[in-house]
Amino acid sequence: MTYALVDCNSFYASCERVFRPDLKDTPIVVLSNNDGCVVALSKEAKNIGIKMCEPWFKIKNSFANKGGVAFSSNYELYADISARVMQTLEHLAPRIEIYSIDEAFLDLSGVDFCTDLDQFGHECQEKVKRWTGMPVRVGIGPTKTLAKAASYGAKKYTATQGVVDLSKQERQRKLMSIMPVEEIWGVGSRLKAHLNRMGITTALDLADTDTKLIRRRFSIVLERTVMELKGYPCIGLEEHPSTKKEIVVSRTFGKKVTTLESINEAVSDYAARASEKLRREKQYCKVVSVFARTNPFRLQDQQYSNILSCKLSSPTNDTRDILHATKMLSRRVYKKGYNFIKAGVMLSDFYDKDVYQSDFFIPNSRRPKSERLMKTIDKINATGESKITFAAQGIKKPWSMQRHFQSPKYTTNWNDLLVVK
DNA sequence: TCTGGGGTCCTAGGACCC
DNA sequence: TCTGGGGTCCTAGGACCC
Repeated sequence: MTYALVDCNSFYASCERVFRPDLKDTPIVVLSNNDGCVVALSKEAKNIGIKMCEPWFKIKNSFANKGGVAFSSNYELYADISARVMQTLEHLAPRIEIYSIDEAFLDLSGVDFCTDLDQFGHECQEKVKRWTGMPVRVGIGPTKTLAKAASYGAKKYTATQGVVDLSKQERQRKLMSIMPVEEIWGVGSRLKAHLNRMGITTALDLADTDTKLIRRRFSIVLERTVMELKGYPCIGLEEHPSTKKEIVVSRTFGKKVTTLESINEAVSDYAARASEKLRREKQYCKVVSVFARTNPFRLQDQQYSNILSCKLSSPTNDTRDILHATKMLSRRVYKKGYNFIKAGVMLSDFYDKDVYQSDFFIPNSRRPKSERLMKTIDKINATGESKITFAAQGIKKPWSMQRHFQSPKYTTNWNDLLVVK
């Protein structure tokens, strides 16, 4: 097998730059919802010492002084540019797996016979840049885990110019010997600590560990990772995304919330969004959950966190049914006297249309009407902002998040179209 | 003053069944 | 005095990913 991982460089920050070429050498950060913390940063921002996940309020003054520019997240823009990048990649390989908003695996079987892989990587970079404006790096290897490692090398060492080919074993070993074990795909902080205690600190140490020992001490997941590092593919390409198993909509509030009314309103709003997502997946859910919690960073506050679920009598994707459930749950999750900072709705236990045991006591005749109503609402709302909402979702939404530095939706809203003078 | 959001998979243990 | 064995399903919690 030969896989390539194509990974966008500082994806969100680069998206902002596509429409702002004037920011070519400027440090850029993109902030999480509520302008809470840094979720993406350009190379220039990294160079002036900004770190991923840093709270915005701690750095905003010094960042501005150094000439940096911050953006609130603009997911409409990022999703659209992502789709363009993925479409471009589909021209380059027969099979691709869209792994995340900014990454895709390419199956290079066949391609590797006729082209020099390093050259292929550079052509790939050039094409994506020309067609979408997005800078990418390319990591190539015989397994997905090694392709990921190659991508790490391409990011870390500028001499590679963003392309690393790990087809040859000696190149794999050379890179792994200088690669910390926690940089491996599938090794997080907990596993790092455990492995370090066993004297395994580099990727190469892990690659040379006996798989049976790993299976015994850890799980089949890490065993697969080790096999992949040794060059045996265990993780295949998944071209067709499997249907979701759960849908979560949750947000940190723009300011603290104390009343049941506000919690109810926010939870209803999330429930309506979650129902929309569920219908987009063409699924019906049977389990609805609601959670809420206080702010763990406010040490002076009494802390509280709770999640409650309920099972519906038959699967649904009708917003009204889901609102009914979440309303009941949020009343029980809410507790007086606490400062809430976040709440959320989770939908799970999904069924396909018509593939479920219907409830004997509830007539199915309601179904067609419900389908038509939801379809109509979705159709109207699809044109942009939510034009039809349920009263429970609230009007003013004082609890909703803050986004002070959002860029225009250049590609998804006519009013935001870029004007060239 | 101010710290994100949305997912997946695996495992262990308990409930329950025959 | 003596108290089985094997299986499935569900759930909570832990780990990881971007």
